Formats: sequence, C-alpha cells, structure tokens
Amino acid sequence: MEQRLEQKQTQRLSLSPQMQQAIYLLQLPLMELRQFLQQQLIQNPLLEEIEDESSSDDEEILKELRKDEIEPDLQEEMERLARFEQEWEEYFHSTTLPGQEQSDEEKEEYVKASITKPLSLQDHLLWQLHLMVLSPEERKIGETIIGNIDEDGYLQSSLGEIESDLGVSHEKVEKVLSIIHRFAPPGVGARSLKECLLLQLRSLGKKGTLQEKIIESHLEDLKRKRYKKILRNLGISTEEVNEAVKAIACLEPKPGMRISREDARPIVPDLIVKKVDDGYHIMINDEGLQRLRVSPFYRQLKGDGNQDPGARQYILEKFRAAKWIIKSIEQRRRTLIKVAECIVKKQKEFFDRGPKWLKPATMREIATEIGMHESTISRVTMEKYIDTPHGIFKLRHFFSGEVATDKGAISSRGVKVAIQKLIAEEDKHCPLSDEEITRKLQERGMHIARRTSAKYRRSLNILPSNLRKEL
DNA sequence: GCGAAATTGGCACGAAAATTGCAATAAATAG
DNA sequence: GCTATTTATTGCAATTTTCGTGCCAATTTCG
Repeated sequence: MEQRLEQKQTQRLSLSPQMQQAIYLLQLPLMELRQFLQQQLIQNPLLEEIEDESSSDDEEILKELRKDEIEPDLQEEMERLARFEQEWEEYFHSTTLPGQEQSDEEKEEYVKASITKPLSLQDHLLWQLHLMVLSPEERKIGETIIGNIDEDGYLQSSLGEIESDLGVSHEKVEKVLSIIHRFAPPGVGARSLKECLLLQLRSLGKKGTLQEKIIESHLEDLKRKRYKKILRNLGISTEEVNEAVKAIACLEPKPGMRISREDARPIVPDLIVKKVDDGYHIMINDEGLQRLRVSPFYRQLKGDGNQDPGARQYILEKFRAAKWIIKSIEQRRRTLIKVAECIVKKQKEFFDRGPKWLKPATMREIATEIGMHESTISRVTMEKYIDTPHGIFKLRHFFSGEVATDKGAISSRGVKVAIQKLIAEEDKHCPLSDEEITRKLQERGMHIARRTSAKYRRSLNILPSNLRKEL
C-alpha cells in the first residue's frame, strides 16, 4: 500500500460576525423579528422607538443613518442623563467586558423564555385531574399516566411499567386510568385506536350501537373499506353500514390534536400583495414592528470629548450596534421586497388567474435574476408568508420543480392540481388507479412516471383507488 | 377458494436543489 | 498626505434534503 502526503490549497470566503448577524436577521419571520427588536430595545439604551407616526417614514429612518443632530428638550435631557448614569453604573459593574456580548445560547434562551408557552394537552389534563377528589397516591398515579400521554392523546407506556415505577397495584392504576378516560377531550388516554374510538362513542352516549359493534370487531375491515365483509358478518343492510361509517368518520382519531389545534398561532404574513391597475403592489407588513432610531441625546454624548474614557467606549459601542440594527432592518426590508417583486413578476399568471397557473421556479433562477446568491434567497424565503388575492401562502410555495409537457414546462404543483381535478371528477364506484391517472395526464401532455403520480397523489393526502371506492 | 392480473408502495439510486457553517478584505472615510 | 478605523459586500462550498424514477415484493381485485 502506498502512502502519500498531499498539500491542497483552498480558497474560502468567510463572513464577518456583523454579516452573519445580518443574515440571521434576514431569515427571521415577522413575529420573531419583533421579539428580537424588543430585546434589543431593552439591551441598548441608545436605541429608541419612534412613537410618532408622522415621523416614521422610511426617509426619516434613512436620515437617522446619516447623523443629523437634533436638540432634545431640556427636561427630557435631564431625565435621560439620570437614566444613563444608572445604566453606566450597571455596565461598569457588570462582568461582561466591552465586545464580549451575550453568547448565542444566552440570547436564544432569552428569546425562548420571552415566548409565552401555550397550554399543552398535559396541562389541560392535569388541570382536570386536580379538580377531582383523589387520594395523594391516586393523584400521583394520575400525574404519571398523564406524563406518559403523547400529544395525539395516546398513552405511550404500558400499565405494567407505571405499576412497577410507582410500586402500586394493577387495580389502582386501572381505576385512575378509567377516571382519565372520562376527561376531555374524549378518547384521551387510550392505548389503541380501537379504545380511543370506543371511548368517544361512550362519551357520546352511543353504547351498544352498530357503530360500537363495527369498531369492536371490524376496525381492520373498516380501515380497508371491506364493507361487503362487514355487512355479511353482521347481517345488516348497505344503508345501515353507510350510516354507521359516516358517524364513525366524524370521530377524532387523534383527540390530543384538538388541543394543539386550538393553540395554533395565527399566521402573520410578512408581505402583502395588492392588485393595482397596471400590476401588483408589494408591501412589507410591518404592523406591530418597532420603528427604531438612535437616541439624539446619546448621539450628542458620543461627540462630547469631556467624559470618562470608559463611558465614551460604552456609548461608542452601543452606538455602533444600534446603527447596525437599524441598517440591517432596512437591508432586510429591501431584500425581501426585491425577492418578492421577482417572484410576483415570474408568477404573474398565478396572481392573475389562480393557483393552477403556478410556474416552475427554483431559488437559483430567482437568485440569478436579481443578482444575489441562492443561499440568500433560501434565507429570505425561510418561514415567511405572503398575503395574496388568492390567500396566504408560504413564500416557498412559489418554488416548485418542473414537469415537461407538450406545450413547455409546467410546475409540479400544476400537475398536482390536475390530479386533484381528475380524482374529484372520477366515478366513485370505480376510482382511477395510479396507472390510469398517469395515462390521463399523458393524454393531456404531462409526461410523468406512474411512480411519480402515485407520490403526488399521496402528498395530496388522497387515498389509493381501492380505499376511495364507495359501495 | 384459487390463481392470474392489477395495483400499490418501499427501497435504492443519481441528479438537482436547498441548507448551513464559515469567522475576510478591499475600499471608503475619519482623524 | 498618511495612517487607523469603519464600512460594504448578502458568498462559497460542503453537506443535506428533495425529487423523479425503476425495480420488485406485497397486497388486493377479479374472474
């Protein structure tokens, strides 16, 4: 075996910490940007929020970047001086040295802590448990059971594990579990889908019904739509099966999801597109976003040579940080608009005619068009939403692969829309197989493989043909 | 109930696209 | 005019993920 020593020369471009932070700001969605700015307002005394709407024009902010001195009111000045002295004291006595800012982890922790956590399923169940009259032992068992319930609402560990962990009898655990089974949302604490559905039926007062019988003994047949087998075995009519199946379909297979859905936060779009006479107007949604400026008073202090060198150093540092934040926000704004404008231009048909008309597009294409790097596009479009006349979409929605057709390329999303339409129009008693769907698409000039149309169908949450078949 | 045909989906593969970790330097400006 | 300091560049490349497809085994349907 031969051993060699090789020397390799590579060239790398690296980023300054400032640039990295600018990139970090670029990828923040609106809500998180608000939190970041809030945090900066607390940490940096030189930053202040512009409250007066009339002076909050973009021009005003840009002027702030150039430094126009503004005389503050005397009273205000005195108050600020008092505040500054106090802050300087704190700064001087703090262990953090200039330039040695909080670590990223600390910042992240701070942001995490400042987000109020929504009430989880567990909190919800514990609250109900504490309303019950129970012995301390039963309460302890209850808490352990609830701790083992996943977010779907199912009990993840076996009763045996809970018994041995707590050193209590099987009967006691069974008893507490049966209490939890009566909690809301119905079906919570079940160990299987069957138990979950039966619990829900019981809570609806439907004990001993046909629905219960079907779940009890034919759940697998029900899943696979073997209706004929069910009606043969139970000796019932097609109508009865149909009715029971409809009722069972109304039950919630994942009861825990109800709670997490209730807690789901509304989507706040970062961008808004409005139709105007000759095209589209794109706006940044900065509702609730703080407008910042460097405090004119501190700016004056910065220029004042008769101060303690430590104080001067502190002000200079905070001044730079404040200026950088204001500039980065402005840069983020410009880039976001630039990318959105390019997307709207490229997807004009989508905006004019609807979701079906989405064109294929990649980040690389957009990047080349606006003269930026694709990694920038990736960061800009990360977790951001755009409000369009056709609804709110993720910015990423406008990027999709292409599928060759007889009349040029169309987006894969366009093909999905076509599949959806084909299935909506099919004969429900004799649904289209993936092979047939593929053939029909090819007739329409869309050339994709059978495997691909099957994957598209699956991504649309559409069941295979045998499971779509109705009686 | 059997066997052939039809259907579906897991796996693997290669290509393309997207994501992520780096931690500079030339040009402009201030002193 | 020289030196020190600040500013302006949203980039490059390695890695990871996604996508489209063929193969093939498992499952379902149908006669």
